[in-house]
Amino acid sequence: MVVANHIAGKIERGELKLGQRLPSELDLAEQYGVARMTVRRAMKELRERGLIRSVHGKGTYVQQPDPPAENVDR
Amino acid sequence: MVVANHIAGKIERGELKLGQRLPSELDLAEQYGVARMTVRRAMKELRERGLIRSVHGKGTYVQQPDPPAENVDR
Amino acid sequence: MVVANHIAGKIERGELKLGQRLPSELDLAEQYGVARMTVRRAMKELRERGLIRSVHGKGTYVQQPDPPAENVDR
Amino acid sequence: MVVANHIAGKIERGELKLGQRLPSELDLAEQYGVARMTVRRAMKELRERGLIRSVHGKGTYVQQPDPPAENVDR
DNA sequence: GTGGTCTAGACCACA
DNA sequence: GTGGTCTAGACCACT
Repeated sequence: MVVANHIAGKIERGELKLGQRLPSELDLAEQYGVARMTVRRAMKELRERGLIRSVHGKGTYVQQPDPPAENVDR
Repeated sequence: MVVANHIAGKIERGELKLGQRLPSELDLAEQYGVARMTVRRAMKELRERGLIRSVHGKGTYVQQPDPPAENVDR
Repeated sequence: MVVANHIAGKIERGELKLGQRLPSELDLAEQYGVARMTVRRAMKELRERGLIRSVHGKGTYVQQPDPPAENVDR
Repeated sequence: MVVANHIAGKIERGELKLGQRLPSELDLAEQYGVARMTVRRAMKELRERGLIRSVHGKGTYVQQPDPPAENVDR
């Protein structure tokens, strides 16, 4: 999960800001020198961690920097 | 094919009647919250199923409520 | 041909530069307060005068400022 | 439908043989100088004509050189 | 002002 | 790395 962690780090350090669009999966694959599938697996990981949000046909966006937030309702 | 099936359902349930004009593709796109191209793919599907008929420059109309049905005997 | 002439003027005065993209036909129609058809007729006029070039699915672009140029070959 | 017809011609003239794999949609888009979506529309057309068969994740293949033909006797 | 075609480029699913 | 689906938005053709 080197790709996922690398991107997660960027988000947590604020290098990628909330709402910002990530490079496309193809671009990321090239940048990291890995296959598209590997990038997609990393994206899935980050999506499940709640760090990014993918929008079909548009792109994937940074969603939250870190804290679970626990805004249950209130 | 959620859009196509949703509209097909309306036609089959008689909520959209024979000869009735559907909203424009642009309106449908807004209503369903999708891009116009997605609506057009759905329209193509329905056209091929024989449920609607599109007239260039005019609109698209309900053509049949149900399949051929072939209830010949019985 | 008020729309065509207005845009032609802009091109000739250099307010619209070579290679620049014009607003979409829809936007132009709104800006001039006319129907889309009127804009399209104006675009056709300008295309025939060699002032603009339309690219399907992309946009229409300024092509030449004015002179017929007569670059026959040489 | 220039792309569809061009490829259909190749198939019918036997330049593309039964079972042969076509270039990828991306390659065809480059070869014909059109967008991939345009190639896909052409492929859909050819699929419906029964000339090709697309396999998700693998490629698209020539299926028949000619229509059913019905050369039963003779 | 509608449907028709196209661009450019994203994410998705499969093998 | 291919085909599959989608976005957003342009010009085209018709009525």
